[in-house]
Amino acid sequence: MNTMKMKKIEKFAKEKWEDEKLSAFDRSRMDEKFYVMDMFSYPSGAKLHLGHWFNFGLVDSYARFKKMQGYNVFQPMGFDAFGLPAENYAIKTGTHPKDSTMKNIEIMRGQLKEMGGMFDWSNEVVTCDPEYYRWTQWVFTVLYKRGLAYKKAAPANWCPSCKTVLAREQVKQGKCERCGSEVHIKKMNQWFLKITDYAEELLTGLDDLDWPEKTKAMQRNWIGKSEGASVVFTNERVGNLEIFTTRPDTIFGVTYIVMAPEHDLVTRLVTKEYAEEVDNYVRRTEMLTEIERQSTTHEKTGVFTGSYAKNPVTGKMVPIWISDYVLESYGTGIVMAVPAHDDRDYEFARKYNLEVVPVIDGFNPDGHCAYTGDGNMINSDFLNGKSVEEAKTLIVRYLAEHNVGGKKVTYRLRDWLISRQRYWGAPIPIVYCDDCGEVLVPDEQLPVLLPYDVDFRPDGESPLARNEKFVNTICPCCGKPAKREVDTMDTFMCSSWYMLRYPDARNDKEAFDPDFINQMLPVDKYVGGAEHSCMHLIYARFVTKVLRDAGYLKFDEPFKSLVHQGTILGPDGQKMSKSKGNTVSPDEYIEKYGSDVFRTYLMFGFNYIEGGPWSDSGIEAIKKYYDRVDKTFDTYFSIKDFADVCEQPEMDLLLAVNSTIEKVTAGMETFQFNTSVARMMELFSSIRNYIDTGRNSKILIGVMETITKLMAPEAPHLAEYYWEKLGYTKSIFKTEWPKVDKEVIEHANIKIPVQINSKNITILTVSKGVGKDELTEMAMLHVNAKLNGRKIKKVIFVPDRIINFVVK
RNA sequence: GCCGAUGUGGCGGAAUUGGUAGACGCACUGGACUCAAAAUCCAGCGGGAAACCAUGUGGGUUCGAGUCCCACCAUCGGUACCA
Repeated sequence: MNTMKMKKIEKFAKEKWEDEKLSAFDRSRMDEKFYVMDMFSYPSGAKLHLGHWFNFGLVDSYARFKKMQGYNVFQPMGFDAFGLPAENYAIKTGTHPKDSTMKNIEIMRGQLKEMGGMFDWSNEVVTCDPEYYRWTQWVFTVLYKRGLAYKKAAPANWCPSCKTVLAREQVKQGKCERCGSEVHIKKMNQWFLKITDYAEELLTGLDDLDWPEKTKAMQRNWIGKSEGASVVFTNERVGNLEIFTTRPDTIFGVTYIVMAPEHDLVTRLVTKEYAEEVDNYVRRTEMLTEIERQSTTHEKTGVFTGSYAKNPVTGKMVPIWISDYVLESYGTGIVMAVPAHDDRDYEFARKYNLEVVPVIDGFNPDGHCAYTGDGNMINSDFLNGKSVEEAKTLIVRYLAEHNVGGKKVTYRLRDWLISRQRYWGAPIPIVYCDDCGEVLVPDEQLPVLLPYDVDFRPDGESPLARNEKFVNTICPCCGKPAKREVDTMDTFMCSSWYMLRYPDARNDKEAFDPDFINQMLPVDKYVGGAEHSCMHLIYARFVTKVLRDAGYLKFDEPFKSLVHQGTILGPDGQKMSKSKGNTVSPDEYIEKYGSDVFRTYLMFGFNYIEGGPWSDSGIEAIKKYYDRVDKTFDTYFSIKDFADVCEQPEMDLLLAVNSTIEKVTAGMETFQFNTSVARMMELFSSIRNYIDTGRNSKILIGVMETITKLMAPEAPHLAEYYWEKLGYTKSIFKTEWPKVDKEVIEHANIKIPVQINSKNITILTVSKGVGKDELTEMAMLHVNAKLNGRKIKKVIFVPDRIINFVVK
């Protein structure tokens, strides 16, 4: 098929879909709703790349398949339009982030239409549109009102030369990627969302989700629940020093405690004698990124503070150290060290010559390592002789009774830092008033508009702080002059609730109509990259749960079923990136082969879940395949008379058709698109062979209709064209997906291998469902010839699969 | 280091979930058509002369293992010294 014909067909099909409003969701058929959603794209590059195609194109095929199965499909599309790259691009080139973003969206929107996606554009979402971020701000207000938004000082990566906060992505080996200066940790007052309040539910909620097990495991690790105890040590100068431990049983073996260097109490604990050393160490730690501190190759270092803490159980005084291997953000930022029974503590104790006291039998003083196994307690007063488990229970009870600690659960999950000292994001709807303090902007005053005219070059503060018109406002509470919050929100905030906005995207009264949204969600199939396993997917779950508790939603989880598409790598097997120069643009392929050929190639050439390196060696074959399809249709259309016969060739053809329906359906359902395409190729080949033999039974008419439907998700434009040529006026996507004729399948002949001692001796062709006795009788003819006097000990028969004679 | 995933022909990848390993396709080889080439069509295509050997390596369970178990190796991803 030449390019001209192909383009004509694509145009024809797209017009037809437009006329028939194929992508429109029917609000009167809620029982059959099916919400298919792709992770929306970030319009940083000007054009759609291969990964977009792999995601959006193939999920569109899935959506079309679902539509043909009779579902009332809702497949929206949108753009995650705020974010750092647009701002960086602006700093570099002077192009305003809004201008470049809107331009990119315009182009990508056009390409998505070119793709032929059945996207409901009437519900498009663009997160940098005030009509959208107005409601992102509203989501913030809901969180705020529920006490889930708060401000606290938190460390940020700071480039002293660019005078700006850096994303971890912008820090390369401790240096700013733009200017190469050493990156420092700077504490800044920032907004947090209390996701940790939902840690337990975010964890248990995973159990019932139809998500890849791998993703669930990653989220479980991310949340990182650990059960243990808190123990309150005391220091005469600062009072209580609460620590968290998973090994309270080893309390009698504590020989020192360690604090995170950045811990607030450090300055108050350090004695004059050690002040300089501690100060140096703290400053050295500030130069390290969290990754460096946590690396195992990083040697354990620490400094004594000069102070001591009292063990609440033993009364013993132990030295207080600081070390960068303790993080302020986990637990309480203070650790009790038991070198005899913890590898890290042992290493540290050996290095600094600290005391080692074994409290579980099994520790070898000459072993040069900690003993972390089970055993009975020793050197532990009232715990002596107890097992580790018993000791844990007893000591937790003791701590609670004496009011110096008790059972405690800690999560690795940290509260969500949403403040960004950047321009290109949704402003945080807060006003600071001298009289009223921190005031939430009332709903009716939303959106807090992001001004266009802003100097977004970095110079030490949030760009919005330099826009007087923006900053100076009136307190919503008392009407006096006040100042606006100048930080903007993390873009993950925009994407944490977009699944709720999509179905009701043009609603200008509220973020969404709860009655409607409670029917539309959860999303039935969510598809996107595995890189979002932790952040985005947890944030969206969190926001959903908060909105549920606030009374807006009646469901617990936003995404019922999740699929991750694999990554298409560059031809060199490396991740595609502009810097590596291994990117592949889909455009030239679309131009040359058309969107259907390209789509089918992506379906056929890769395992969808795994992805793989790009190679175009097979794309020509897909073009040839559709050329053969086209010829087959031509031949079919040229047939004048159909005979009324149904003999063996017709039976064979019907069997091929029905088994293809079965397999293509299964493949589409499970995102195994490659096998669906393979089965289609086989069926077309069968049809061609049938027609070539000169037979033209009336059965062929139905066969051609069926195969056209089956090919519709894979090659939507072509299928629509053939469907019309077959004499139908209504879109093929409004017809029913073919059903398997079970009669045909059930009476098919199958091949069953006959084995002796698990080695094939022959293959029998029998009718499906053949019984053991009958098959044994047939097989014996072949088996007897090979027995050579051996005796049959056992016959293994798996229906429709195998018969195996175990002989001796 | 830890956690997770993956490992099948020259290549992309199949394998009904423990039952004929290599579907489908690429590349390649041979043939038909052609003055010739391209295109198209047909046939072959893991290794081996064969017995047999083959799913990263070595063991194990089983009548039977790509699939399950144990150990190891390699690659990729995530990443926490989690107290």
